[in-house]
Amino acid sequence: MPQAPREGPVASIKDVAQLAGVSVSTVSRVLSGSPRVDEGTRARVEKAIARIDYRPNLLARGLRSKSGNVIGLVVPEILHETFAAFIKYAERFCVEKGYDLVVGNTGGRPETEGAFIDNLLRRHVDGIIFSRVSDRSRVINTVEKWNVPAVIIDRALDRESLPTVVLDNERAGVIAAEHLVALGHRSIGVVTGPRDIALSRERHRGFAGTLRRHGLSLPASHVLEGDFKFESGRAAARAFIETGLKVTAIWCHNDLMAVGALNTFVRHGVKVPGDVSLVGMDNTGLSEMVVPALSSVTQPFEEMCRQAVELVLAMRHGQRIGNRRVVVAPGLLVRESSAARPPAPARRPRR
Amino acid sequence: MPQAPREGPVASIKDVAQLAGVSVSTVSRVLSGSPRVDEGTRARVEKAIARIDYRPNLLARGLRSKSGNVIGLVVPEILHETFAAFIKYAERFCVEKGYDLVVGNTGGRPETEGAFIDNLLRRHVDGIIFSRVSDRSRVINTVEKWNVPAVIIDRALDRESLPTVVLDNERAGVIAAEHLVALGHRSIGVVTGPRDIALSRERHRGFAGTLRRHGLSLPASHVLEGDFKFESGRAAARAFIETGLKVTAIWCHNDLMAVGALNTFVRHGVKVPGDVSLVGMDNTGLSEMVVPALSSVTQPFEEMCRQAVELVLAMRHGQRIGNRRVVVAPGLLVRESSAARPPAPARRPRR
DNA sequence: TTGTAAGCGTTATCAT
DNA sequence: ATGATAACGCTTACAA
Repeated sequence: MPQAPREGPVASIKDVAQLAGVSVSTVSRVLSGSPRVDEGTRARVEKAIARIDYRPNLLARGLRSKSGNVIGLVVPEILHETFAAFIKYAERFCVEKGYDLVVGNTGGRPETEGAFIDNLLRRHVDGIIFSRVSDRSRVINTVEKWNVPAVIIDRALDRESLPTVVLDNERAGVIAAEHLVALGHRSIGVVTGPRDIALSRERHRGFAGTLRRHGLSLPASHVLEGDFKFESGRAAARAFIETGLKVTAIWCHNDLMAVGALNTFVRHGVKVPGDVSLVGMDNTGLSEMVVPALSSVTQPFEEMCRQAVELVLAMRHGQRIGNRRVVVAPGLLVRESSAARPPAPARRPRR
Repeated sequence: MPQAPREGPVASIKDVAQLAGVSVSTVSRVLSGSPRVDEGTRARVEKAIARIDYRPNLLARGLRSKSGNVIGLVVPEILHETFAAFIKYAERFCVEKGYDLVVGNTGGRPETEGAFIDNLLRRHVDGIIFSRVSDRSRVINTVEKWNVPAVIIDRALDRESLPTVVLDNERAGVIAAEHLVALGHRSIGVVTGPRDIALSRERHRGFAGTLRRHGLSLPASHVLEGDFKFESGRAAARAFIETGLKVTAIWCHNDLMAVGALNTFVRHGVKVPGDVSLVGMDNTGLSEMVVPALSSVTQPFEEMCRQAVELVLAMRHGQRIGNRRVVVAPGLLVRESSAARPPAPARRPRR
């Protein structure tokens, strides 16, 4: 007659052993799929496991094997769509590999970051994925001192001592510039991310270089520095307008700033793309919500997370990764906000 | 002379004991702040702890005390801003209380949800916060069977057997309706969430009831069902337009759908708020990015998370909570998308 | 193929 | 006030 599932105390490996009439080591062997176990025994053990709904205790297992079965993810701000994307995809691949994901929101504060890493260390974290690090040396020191697998995603520094997964940011700049140039634009502006972030400089290098290669100049007054937030996009657009809107196209280093710029343009009656073409970056959900829908340089978030998780686990399993750089490719999604340059009435009369 | 920090093996309580010349029990007592320890000894132990940079192992501690020092958060989709907000604030309050946050993205799939909970159980999770339960009985059964503290946030059912933290959704409907009525609107529409989600029904009850109380009718053709996603907002606006746009104001059960509706209206030359006023719900970041900025019924995400974490920890510490319902209040943020009803030309000639 | 036993780092009980 | 020791649940030599 079927016995009601046990109440209260959770079943342990001992209970399984007892029920199956074997020793705990045999149960452990079955659990780990060891070949050195009789098929009959294995069946009995498995039945016992199912019978009492046994699940190995991860704390005990981790204590013994020095692996907490977790991966940590450090982000500066969960409410930015790009970081939310990192959480989403990192979680997916972690779970796929049998790990749980612990997330830490640092707000860019080094102390918060430090405390979070500390906690991870205490639970024998199997790997940490950093997306943007506030204080480089500090993180790297901690990570190296404790010898925990770690990778940097998205925001890499110029000369990194940790493995990184990054977009080919220079190429992103090239793509944006080529697109705008192909559309016939000759006076082009850009709203960059903070200059002290390497990827901003790389994107800009690709962008400016491409313009130059096409014989186009990029005066300092056409490159505005933003901070990746909505407001700075608005401010940049305002600045462009106040100086007489000398550009017919603008690339923003992320969608959020592009949407900010669009906002200001719409409010000032500047037509997009009629008067000025606008291209964003990241291809976040936002880009198809606004009118006109935003053209955007894409960043393969999912792929980046897959690589990051794989890298960190490879390190965990002893592979020497060094400071390998995994570079993923940007793309281009043309929507409505970028179009051919309106013909200059004087110099190019229609037909 | 200062000794270099130890390499490789992490310091354990034993190392501290040895260095301080005491037993492990004494160190443990110092750690737990027991009063039964000599001040001199305490000082020596603390010095030793600092000296070798010792941090208690959470796995060992958890194994012993049956508390993994983690809280689990289950969400259906990380890339929805409201759920990202839950993650952000839940993380904040967890960390504040000394717990780590493990997040699980279920995509609404019961199996994924089940597997995630299973994993949490195996690490002696201290509490689980569910936002939206895909398959009611299953979660509740698991949670009750293993007697793990759990609370439901946001998406609660009518008669819940678990404690819940919810918005006063009926009141949200009242607020939206009162706002629109006060603006002079008399023909009003609504885009609801899925009818099989309790909060949609509650919001609608408050909304419809308020309209009725003001002597306004709400014909079935004016209430459209959405699914909380952008596209359904677009579809709803299209439907309103196709039937002749008989309404002068619309409330959407979330910002995403409102932005979708706005998108369609803008594309069809329908002026917002000139021709139709639009009010969203949740007051997400989106609402101030669009033009016109979206008026929205607010939901205090941070407060809700604070309550959820507190509840779950109270349960963890033995308090009997039963199926208590913590209800938080919605508010109203008027921006640009809602304005006074344009005077009907025929019936109310200007001046 | 299977079992015995040690040990992972803590906490808690019981002595001293 | 402090120390020895068992126990938490698991893995893994080492024996049988």
